Formats: sequence, structure tokens, C-alpha cells
Amino acid sequence: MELGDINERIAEILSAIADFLEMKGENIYRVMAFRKASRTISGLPKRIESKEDVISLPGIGKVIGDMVEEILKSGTASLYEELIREIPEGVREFQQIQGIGPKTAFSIYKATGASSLEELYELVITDRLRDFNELRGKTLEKVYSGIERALEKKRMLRLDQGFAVYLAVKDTLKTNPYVKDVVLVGGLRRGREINNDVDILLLTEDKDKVDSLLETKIEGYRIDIKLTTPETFFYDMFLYTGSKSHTSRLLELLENKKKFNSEEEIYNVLGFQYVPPEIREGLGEIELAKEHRLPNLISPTDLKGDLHIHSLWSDGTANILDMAFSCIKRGYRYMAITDHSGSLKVAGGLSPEEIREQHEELKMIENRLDGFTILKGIEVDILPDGSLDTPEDVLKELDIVIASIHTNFRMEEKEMTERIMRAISNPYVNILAHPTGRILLERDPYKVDMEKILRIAGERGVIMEINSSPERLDLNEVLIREGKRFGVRFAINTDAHSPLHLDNSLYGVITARRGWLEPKDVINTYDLDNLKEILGRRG
DNA sequence: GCCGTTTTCGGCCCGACTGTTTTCAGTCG
Repeated sequence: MELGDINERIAEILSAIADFLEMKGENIYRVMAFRKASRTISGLPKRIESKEDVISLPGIGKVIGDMVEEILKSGTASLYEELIREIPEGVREFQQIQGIGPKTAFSIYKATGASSLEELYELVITDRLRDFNELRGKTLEKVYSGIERALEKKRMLRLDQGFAVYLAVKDTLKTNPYVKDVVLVGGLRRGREINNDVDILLLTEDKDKVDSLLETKIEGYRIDIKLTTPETFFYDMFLYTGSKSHTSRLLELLENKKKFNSEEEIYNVLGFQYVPPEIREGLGEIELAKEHRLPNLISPTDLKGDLHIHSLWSDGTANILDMAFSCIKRGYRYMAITDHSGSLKVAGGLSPEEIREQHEELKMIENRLDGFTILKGIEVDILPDGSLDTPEDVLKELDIVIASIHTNFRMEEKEMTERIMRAISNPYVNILAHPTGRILLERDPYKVDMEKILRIAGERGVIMEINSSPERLDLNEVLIREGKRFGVRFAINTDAHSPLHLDNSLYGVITARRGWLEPKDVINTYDLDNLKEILGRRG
């Protein structure tokens, strides 16, 4: 069974080609060309039908255009087939180990013949990896110390991966005539950022006829299918969705009654307000539900815009106009273009001159967008000493300034806290983006006293971002709740680098719901005038 | 491999850090 559509397949092949060429020491610009094309294609909002759909895109020329055509026709590319004959697919996974890059990954394969993380792990636990003379010293240690985490990452599912697996399994299950319905339950339905399995409830009238389906597998992920009948369907949905601490108290009260017509009815017969899945964690929601005082949780349709968007001007894959059209299509009223600033060379950061040039383009574009507003913004880099890399006379001209850290992650807590404090004390900074810097399953948050940051942010009206990228989800639900107690307001942003990334706002909203946020806590639910007032207050 | 309104060839992507590397290659962000 395969996940995804043709765009993903093409992007995956191009990305693999880039990895293999890099391992072989090919010209790095050729490698980057494949990588960039892969990123562009994976971010396209429209299904690719022919070569013509890609050939005009930035960074895609004749060679990659022809390759796309080849993949559309045959499902694969000859260059890719050639490369995997030389280097097995699984060797790419070695790079998941911290400190192992393409060159070392390739040399591990050449030395040991291991062609997957599992095979490499086998050599590690039997301590045979040391027998290969080519691998010595710190490199060897890195493999020993990092491989378990890499394997764990391979099995764990982020929210987006979990949903994708669920949808794929659902499609398969539904082809069976005895399957009446398939629904998601468990931690994934509650919107947990990382899950070790996908819990699925399968409704059938004849349990014996669907036994074989319980073994459904997809790409090595753990899938846990539970059977239910029409009689107990909603009871089981409730039972398998909530955390233990949420369900156990309510189960006592239900006294074995199992027949309900909806999940809402379960709460209602007990005199409780309905509790949305995202907050069924046993963190005080039961008491509030009893008093009918649950928060009015934010929902995806409350969002009126996105305040963190990149374009081709820095490291985005689409131009400003295409990003604007995609926002308009989603029903948004505004967006902020916030490309990277000067010091972040690797992402094509903008100099003050380029920022002003961009504003010329924005002026021309805005005339073409009736009733839709583009805010002039920047994602300004916070330097190690907490100063910003863009002069204040440039920041002054902007509608919105979001500040973030992309370098020097490994500082001591005191230093890092002071660094961020100084940055958010700058009167031009409106939003602190991805405040803890974590990448799920890849990079820990930096050492920082978030309580202090949140308290000051609450006092001074600095907005905290909930970065919706499923790889970040930063802030997380715990820090969101803490921030809310300090009076912090939030922005649910996608940090989109392509039109498709705008869809990630769903993950941000889910995380905000898990943090008990209401629309009024989130500034991009406000209409433009109110938003501008908040953004203007600090400048 | 892609790109171009000075170019169809020669740039593009950069700085910090680390390791077994004593003058540089690999990794990371």
C-alpha cells in the first residue's frame, strides 16, 4: 500500500536523487537543484498532469521537466533506478542519526553492507560494528549513541503522518462490504503531536467476517484496529478516545450503560457539557464540563489570515501573488509576507535594500487583490546577543515584525533567556516565532526559561506564535496554557514556504485547542482593523 | 541542474563548528 499522490511520488524521487548524488560527492549545486525542485513540487496545491505543469516553475528546467514526464508515464525515473542499484534506499536513513551526513552514511554502507537502519542496529547491538576498520572514533560513537533515537523516529508518527496513515487505512478497510464505518480514536484523535500507533475503530455487524482486517499494515507503522457493533459504537468511540484519567471517572458514573446515539449523549445523560476530543486529558476539563463552563475552543474557520509566510524572495517556493491567491481561496482576509532577514544567508535572507524592493512589488500586487490585504513583514533573525540583524529604521516601515532564532542554538539557559528577552523587548517586535526552536523527533527545544519569557510577553503584549508546521508545533499545548495564564495572546501561523503549507493551520488550531484557547486569544481571528491596532501598539 | 533585459558560461551557498582533519572534509542550521 502506498501513501500519497503523484506529486508526492515525484517529489520523493527527486529528493532521493539529490541524496544519492550528494553521497557520491556530485556537484553540490546539482544536488541543490534536485532538492529545490522536490520542495517546489511537494508544495504545489494542484495535481501534476503533464510536464507543462512544472516546466515554468522556478528552479525546474528541461532536465527535471523531462524527468517529471518520465515519472508520470512510467512511475519512476531511470536516473533514480540507476542510483538505487548502486546505493540501497535505506542508506538514506543513516542520515537520521545525529552527526551522520551523506558522506558518512555512504561510507558506512560501503564498509558494512548494511542497507537499512534495522540492519545497522543489528550490527550495533551485537557489537560487530567495531569490527570494520573504516569506522572509528567519534563517528562510531555517534552511531552507537544515536541509532536508537533514529529508529524510534522511524516508528513514531507526527500528527500529519498519523492522519495520512489513518486515511490510507480507512480507504483500504472501506472496500470490505462488512465494514460499515471506520473512525479515528486514541491519542491521534485527541491531536497529540506524536503517537506511537494509529487507533482505529471499525464498525461492523458481523465481527467474524472482518477478522483478517485486524492485521492491516502500512509502511511499518503500528495500527491498532478495534471492532465495535452498532449497539456500542458511540460508547467505544468515547472509551477509546479519551485518556484514561478522563474516561475512568465518567465510566464509573455510566454504570455499564453502553447504548447511545452519539458521543454528546454520553456527556449529556450525566449532566455534563460535551467535551471535545482535544481536551479529554483529565486536566480539569471534567470539573468544568460538570459546571458547563468549558472554554469555547477556537476552530479552523475562526482564522482570518496567516501572519508568517515566505516567498521566492527568500526560501519560499512560490511567488507572493500565488501565496496570496491560495490565502484568498481559503477565505482569508489578509496575510503577512515575512521573508527571512539578511544574516540568514542559507535561506536567502533579505538586505534592507531588498526589503524595500519587495515593498515595491507588494504595492503593485495589492492593486490586483480586491479586499485582500498583504501586510509588509519580516522574519528578523535574533543574533546571539539578542539584537536584531535588521536596522530599526527598516523595521519601522513594516506592518509586522516577527523575530526568531535560527543560529547558535546551543547556549546556556541563562544566556539564551537573556537573548530572547532582549529581542522581545525591542519595541518593533510584534511576534516571537517558533519560541522554543524544537523540531519534533529531531531537535530538542533550546535551553530557555520559558516561564520568564511568557510572563514578560504577557505583560508587554508580545504575541507568541503557535507555529503550525507539524514538524514544530511550537509552542506546544503545555506552554500555551501557561502563557494564557500570564495573559499572553497568540498567533496561529503556518510559516508556509509553499501554497500547500497553508493547510498546516489545522495542526496549529488543534494544538491551540489542546491549549484551551478561544478565538479571542488568537490575534489572527480578528478582523484587519483590530489586528492592525494590536500590531501598531508596540511600534 | 538552473539561470540570464550587461551573460548561453560561470556563478549559484554561507558561516560556525567539529573531528583524528595538521590545512581540510563533513555536518548542521
